[in-house]
Formats: sequence, C-alpha cells, structure tokens
Amino acid sequence: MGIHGLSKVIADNAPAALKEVPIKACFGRKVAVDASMSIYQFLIAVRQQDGMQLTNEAGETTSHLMGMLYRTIRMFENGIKPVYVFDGKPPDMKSNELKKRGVKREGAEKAAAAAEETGDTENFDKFSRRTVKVTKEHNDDCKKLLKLMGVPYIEAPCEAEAQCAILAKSGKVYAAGSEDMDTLTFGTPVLMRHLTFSEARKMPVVEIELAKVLEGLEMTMDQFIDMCILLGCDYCDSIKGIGPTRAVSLIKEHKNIETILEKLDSKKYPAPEDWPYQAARELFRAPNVTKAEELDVKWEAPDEEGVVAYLVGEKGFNEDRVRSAIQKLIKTRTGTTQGRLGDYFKPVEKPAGSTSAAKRKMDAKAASGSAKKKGGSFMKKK
DNA sequence: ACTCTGTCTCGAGACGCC
DNA sequence: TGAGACAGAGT
DNA sequence: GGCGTCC
Repeated sequence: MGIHGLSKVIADNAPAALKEVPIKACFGRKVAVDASMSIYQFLIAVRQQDGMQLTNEAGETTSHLMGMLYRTIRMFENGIKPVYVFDGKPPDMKSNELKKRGVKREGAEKAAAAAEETGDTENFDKFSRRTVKVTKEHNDDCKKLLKLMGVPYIEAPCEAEAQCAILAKSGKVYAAGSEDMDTLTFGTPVLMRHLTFSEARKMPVVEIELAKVLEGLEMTMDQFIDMCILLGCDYCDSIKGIGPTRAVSLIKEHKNIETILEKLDSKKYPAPEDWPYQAARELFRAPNVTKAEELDVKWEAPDEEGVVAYLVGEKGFNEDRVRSAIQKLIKTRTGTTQGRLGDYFKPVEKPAGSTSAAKRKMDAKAASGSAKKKGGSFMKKK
C-alpha cells in the first residue's frame, strides 16, 4: 500500500517538510483518519498471548472496537478531533494489487491452520496476523461505536485516503492522519503520522507538509505524482531498474513520464507492457471523492448508555472500564479540562483574524511552525 | 561506486498495576 | 505492509 | 518502564 519508499525519498530530499510536533501543539485540531486502516492495525495488533483476537462470548471479534474506543478517546484527551473515513469501492486499477494480497493471505491462512493443528502457537500467532482482512462487519461495528461516541464518520465513494486529502484541502480538517504516504499524492496539504498519542511506545507525531515536499524536491504537483508512480503505487507496476534515486533524477530532468519514456533506453529499462501510468496518474489527480461542501462533519455528545449497552451488553466489555472511558470523553468536551488546556486552544483553531493568542509556551521552532499553519486553511468553528 | 532487486527479519494497541 | 539490513547483480 | 490483561 502507499508509495514505495516515498517516506525515505522525502527524508533525503526534502527534510524541511518533516516536522516533529509536540503533542500540545496538536490541541484543537481536526483530523481525517482512514478508519479501515486503523481497524486493520487493531485486528493485527490487539491479541492475547496465544495469538487469538479478543472476542465476546459469542466468538465475535472485539479487538477493533477496543482499539477504536481507546485510541479515539486518547485523541480527544489530546485535543484532536478525529473524523473517520471509511473506504468505498476500490478503483478497478487496484484489483491486481488486491488479488496479490488475497493470494498472500491464502498462503498465510494455510500456514496458520497448519501451525494451529500442531499446537505451534508461535507460528500460529505469526501467520494468523497476516490473514487479517477488514470485513463489512468490522466496519459496521466501528460505525456503530463512533455514532454512539458522537464521533463523525464519512463513507468515501472510493479510496479513503483520497477522501481524507480532500477534507484537508478544503479546510474541513487541518490534516489527514495516516501512515499511508499516498495521502500526499492525493494532495493533502498536511499529513500527520503516528497520531496515536501512545504513552508506552513513544512515537512523536510527525507532520509532513506537501508544499515543503514539493519545494524540497523542486517539483510541481504533477511531477510529484509522476514520481510516485515511478516509485511504485497500488495502481500499476513501475519500471524495473528504476528505484528512488533514478526516479527523482529522471523526473527532475524530463518533468513527466511521457518524456522519460522517450528518452530512456528501453532496452535497459523497458516499461511494463501496456503500462497504464496515465490512468494511475488520473486517479491521483482527480480521485473519486465526495465534495467536502457536501459533507457535514460534527462532533456530538457521546451517548454513554448507548455505548454501555453496545460494548458491555453485546460485546462483553467490562462496564467500569467503559464508563470511565466515556467519562474521559465527556470531560474533554465540557467542563474544566477544556479550560485547563485552553492555552493551546485558540492559536490552533482560530476564527479568521484572532492572533491575540499567538503567544504561548512552546519552543521557538514549534511556535513558528504552527503560527505559519494557522494562516493557512481553517474553517469557522461550529 | 552507485543503484536496484530480492530475501530476510521484526514489529505492528492500549491499559493499569507493579 | 512496511521498513531496515544485507547480499548480490546490474549500470 | 516492564509485563500481564483486556474480551
């Protein structure tokens, strides 16, 4: 998934585009998050010692709900307001890629079954994680939970990453929150990575600014898209023998794939047969998305009893834990907690023109960074 | 020397008690 | 699925 | 922070 090696290309060629963001500087931001990707990660990671997913008594998986509940609350505690974006129908061009994944998954399923047969828990654990597939049920479970939590979600017509990018472009949200670098290729002005606020694994939130990526690479957006296709995307093959280094220099020299194909020695570097790079390019330039203006994104009060009825009543969660989790969520919306964090609230989510709060206690680097962003794209707050 | 490919490895959530 | 380390082949 | 537990 994503663009092969793009994150390294950016780190090497446009380091100024990358910025570690202090957690406090995230406060008040709205972020579009790829729901299916999150669910996928939870299904892989949330396991018990024997490698089995968490389930209720009926045997229904609950790993994804567990992850979604706690991560979402943790985001709110840090002032991040997520809007989750669910995948729609994948584009036809992705079917090759999806087929490959399906084949790999089948292999993993056999290996996992064999390991389970022989009681080899280590290998069962290893292979069963590779069999993970996000189903409609997983998605529906999470939509139900999000609705009860008062967290908005969007059903994208096609790729969630593209929809996230549009939301960020329009200013409905500040950034796309994703690990997937192709969100940049879809044109999100800001990509936030490692947006988990995990205490244990201390991974700093990293912001990538598209404008600075292009600046560092000295490319236009169209050139950047062509470079991403050369690096390797989900939609078509790339040219054998062209890796990150040559991809960057070829685009810089020739500006687009058409010219590269003219100039490149096709004996040394033959392009794939019937290479549909133009169609891939079109998917990045004009992806199938719902216009941001047509979307209503609102964060509402959580329905505590509803969440309890669902997670405790249906899914076997511990009631005390769920209630205290929801209390945390409620607290971040109203009351004293917001006051305490208010220092960081204004500078980030400003209505047009209020610069009064520009003063805060952050290190100079961070301060200049967010001050700049502030001027960019923001919507009125509700 | 540099670049790319292939193959291998590992890790992939979050909480709370200690 | 990706990201890093490595060996090996190609330019 | 490490480690057992969540369901």
